[in-house]
Amino acid sequence: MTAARSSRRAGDRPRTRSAERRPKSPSNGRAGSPRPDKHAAAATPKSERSRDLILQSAAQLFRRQGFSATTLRQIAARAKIKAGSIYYHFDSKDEILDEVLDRGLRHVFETVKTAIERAGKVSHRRRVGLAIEAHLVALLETSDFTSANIRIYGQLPEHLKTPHRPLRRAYAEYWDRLFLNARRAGEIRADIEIVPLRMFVLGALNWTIEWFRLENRDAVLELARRTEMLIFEGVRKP
Amino acid sequence: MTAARSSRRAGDRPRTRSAERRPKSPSNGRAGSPRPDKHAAAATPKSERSRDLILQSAAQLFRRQGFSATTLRQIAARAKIKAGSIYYHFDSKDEILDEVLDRGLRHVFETVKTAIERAGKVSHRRRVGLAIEAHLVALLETSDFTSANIRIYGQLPEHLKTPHRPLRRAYAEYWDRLFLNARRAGEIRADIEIVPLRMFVLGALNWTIEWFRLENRDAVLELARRTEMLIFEGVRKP
Amino acid sequence: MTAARSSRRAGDRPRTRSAERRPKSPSNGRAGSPRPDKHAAAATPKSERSRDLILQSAAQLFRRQGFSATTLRQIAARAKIKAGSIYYHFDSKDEILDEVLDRGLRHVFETVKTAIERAGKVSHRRRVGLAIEAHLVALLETSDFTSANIRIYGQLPEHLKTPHRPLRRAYAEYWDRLFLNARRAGEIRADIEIVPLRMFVLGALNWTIEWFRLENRDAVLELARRTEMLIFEGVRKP
Amino acid sequence: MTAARSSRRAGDRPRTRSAERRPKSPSNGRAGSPRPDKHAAAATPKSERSRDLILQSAAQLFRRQGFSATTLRQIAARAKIKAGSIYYHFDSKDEILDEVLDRGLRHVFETVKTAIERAGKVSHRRRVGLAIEAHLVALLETSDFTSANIRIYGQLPEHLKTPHRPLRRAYAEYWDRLFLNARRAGEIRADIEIVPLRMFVLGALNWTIEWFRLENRDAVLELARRTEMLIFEGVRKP
DNA sequence: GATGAATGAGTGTTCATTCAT
DNA sequence: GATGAATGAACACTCATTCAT
Repeated sequence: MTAARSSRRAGDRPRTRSAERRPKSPSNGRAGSPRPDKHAAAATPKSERSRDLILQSAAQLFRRQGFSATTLRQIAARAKIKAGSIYYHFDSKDEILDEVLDRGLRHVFETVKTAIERAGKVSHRRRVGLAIEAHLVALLETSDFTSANIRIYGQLPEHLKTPHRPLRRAYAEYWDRLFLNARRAGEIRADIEIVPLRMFVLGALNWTIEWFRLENRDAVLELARRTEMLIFEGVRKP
Repeated sequence: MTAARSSRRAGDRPRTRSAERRPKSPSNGRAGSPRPDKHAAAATPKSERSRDLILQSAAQLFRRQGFSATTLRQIAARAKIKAGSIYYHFDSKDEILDEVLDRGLRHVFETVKTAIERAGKVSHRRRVGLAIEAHLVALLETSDFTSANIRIYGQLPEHLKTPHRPLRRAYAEYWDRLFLNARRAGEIRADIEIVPLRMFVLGALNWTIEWFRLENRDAVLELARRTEMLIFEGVRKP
Repeated sequence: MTAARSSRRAGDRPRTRSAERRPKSPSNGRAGSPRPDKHAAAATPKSERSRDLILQSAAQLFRRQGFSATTLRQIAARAKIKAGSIYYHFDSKDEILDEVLDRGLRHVFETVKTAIERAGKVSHRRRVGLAIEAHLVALLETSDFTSANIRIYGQLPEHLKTPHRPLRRAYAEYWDRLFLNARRAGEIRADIEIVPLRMFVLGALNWTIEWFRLENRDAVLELARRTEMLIFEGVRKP
Repeated sequence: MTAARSSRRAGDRPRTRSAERRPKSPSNGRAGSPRPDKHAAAATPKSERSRDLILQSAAQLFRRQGFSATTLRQIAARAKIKAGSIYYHFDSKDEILDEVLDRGLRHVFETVKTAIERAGKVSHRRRVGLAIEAHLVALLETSDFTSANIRIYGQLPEHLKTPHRPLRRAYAEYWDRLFLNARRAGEIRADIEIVPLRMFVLGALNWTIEWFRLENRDAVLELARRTEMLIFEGVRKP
């Protein structure tokens, strides 16, 4: 995430009222960061746990039913609180959406980058393969935020999409660089254009939310392997 | 459509009220059928034109905003009538959705089949290529119904999806047969499994709704050509 | 009203949505205007009668309890409709307030001006006396709109007051001219300043809402007579 | 206040709960009473200071926006505490209102009486003049409680007004006696009825809250002088 | 065939109030 | 003494739906 956008969220949209209420947003920009507390005791304060529960519940429902079909009362029920209580933690339904989207995209981005950085010196094909795998894992296995984001973003009204454009673009560019480097290195054919390729690949990956049902531990890895193969080798019998 | 499913829609779900009032649904299962009117005069009766306008409006809005974010008043406004008038033609918002979904899927299916049937004796790769092109044309160029269907289906509650399962399955099987035949004929590698392949391909095609903006006449054909190439050849430098 | 402000209301504030809904506001700027219909038949259309009933109900409740203590459900109950139905006629509670305030001020203004214009050539004291009487009649006898306006205006948030400033100023200036002319004519002492005088007089008049309870036909006229006397003669024994 | 009502407030309405918790209300009926603390040290205990701050904040907001438009959170914010903390000092929003109203009326009453008692042997006109001045000073200069009371009392629901009736009546009677004595002494014309006169005068005074903005030290005194003149002399050129 | 007017259930949101800490 | 977190009732407002005209 480093370059992409180091932090948003902290009061960057106009807050009309009730700044007095609500605790600080604990989202400190690093999704996978370790305990921010010095001493692991007192762990997560109650407030933060509630907040997270609400977001988690919202993400699941948004993903399943979409944003507008999801009721605050549904979110509350799933978080085992009452609808009104949500407003102790968030100013509006839109704000919940906002954070769900943000966490979702940060999560895939982080996951993909980490996977590639950890890999060290490997072939470009391997790098793309790792990205495919990481993207699918984030989408299908580890994060309701990511799958909610991918699934509902397109149908959102403009004003809800706007704040997320920069990070989306950054993620797209990250993939583009991946492909570009592979092409430069001769691991991808020279006649292939990067942007359509990225659209094609991410499309195939993202659409898995519509049909893939996680069954066993390795299902996603198997899917990733298969997908990478299709992308690189194509289906034609040589 | 012939084989797929010759007709549905006509009162296959319980109709609580007013079955007498409203005119029969003119969707008689055969899209291209000739005038059902006894005397060919009066072309399309006013009623049917209104009905179509409503459906068209609904499809556009569903596609853009999703089902639950779309209000009957928006649909009515776009069809230049008042919200109450919709109920002369439909029993409920769900019924509109139902027909939008149905027309949408029928349209791609029809388009794809027609394209392939017209082609006559060609290679299997060519057949798949034609299917890709036809699917993309239906999705991106000719039908708001198709794009609405593809885009919103996944987030619909179960009871709204149920009636559309058979036709969806039929369409999927149509593609499977296409790929199967190609594999049998040795135009697709033997180690490739059909179902994941179909998911991969249709995923890549369907996701185009999320980003493709129609600009010029041939844009879709160009996209189709590129996609076919990626699918068959892969990206690897040979 | 002629000079003061000939018309407002007709879509002069941004209407975010639902312009499609709701019938045109029938307030055509002239409060006491005769039937606007050509033929008295069909009299007031249903819509306009409902609208008026809502406004009337709102005015009474605003006057008694203030704006923010008055519920849309209370207004609806008094108008014998359901709360949701209000939105067929108005876009928001604020819009109702807006029209209540407007009608209220227009009504006193109209009443006072008419009384004076009708009087023709009379002494300035008589003119002031007629204005006092007319103001009190409007306030205490003929219009819940006027009493609501006078009573709640001061506690309203700024943005709800703003649109009514011009007409309020015009009314104040009308009184000022009345006093000014009387002073010029030597019917009021030369050392008396107009603005504080107007404040004093209108204050004494407006405060009557707080205690005056209409009992018999002539109570208001009697009150007016007494008030005029106090203002002109003072209480000192000569 | 002596005769009027020596004390109320202390548990004269049913107290459902927590009568034990909270500290006794320090309002012991005598505004200017000496420290009730045994040992004069510790001056005002923290509790009492918070209580006063809350009341002061409430008074200002009630006056500006009315009772029902004012939220406990606004009051708390202004008193620099959190909303929940208010309940350590008060049982309900109504109880705050109750004490604001009480302090407000006591304050004018006290102020007016003190002014007149201090004056000693003076003319009745002078006494009325002093009352006018004192009333205006309390209203416009020294007490948000008084202005809040005057401004919001009329719109309150019956059950909130009831407990304040006796003191209000006592204050009205105090003014009546002032005027009555003046009339007996021949300083006010014999044909003037006391009650309407009091209404007229207090109306003119009270309405000043609606427009008077304190600018310089003597503005209120100047206003008082002018008002007295208008009341006694009237506007007519002799 | 279509509309104007209304309804009732539900939505996001607010707010006085509670209470464990 | 005060707060953080929550609650439940109510609020303004929306929307699919109804139905007389």
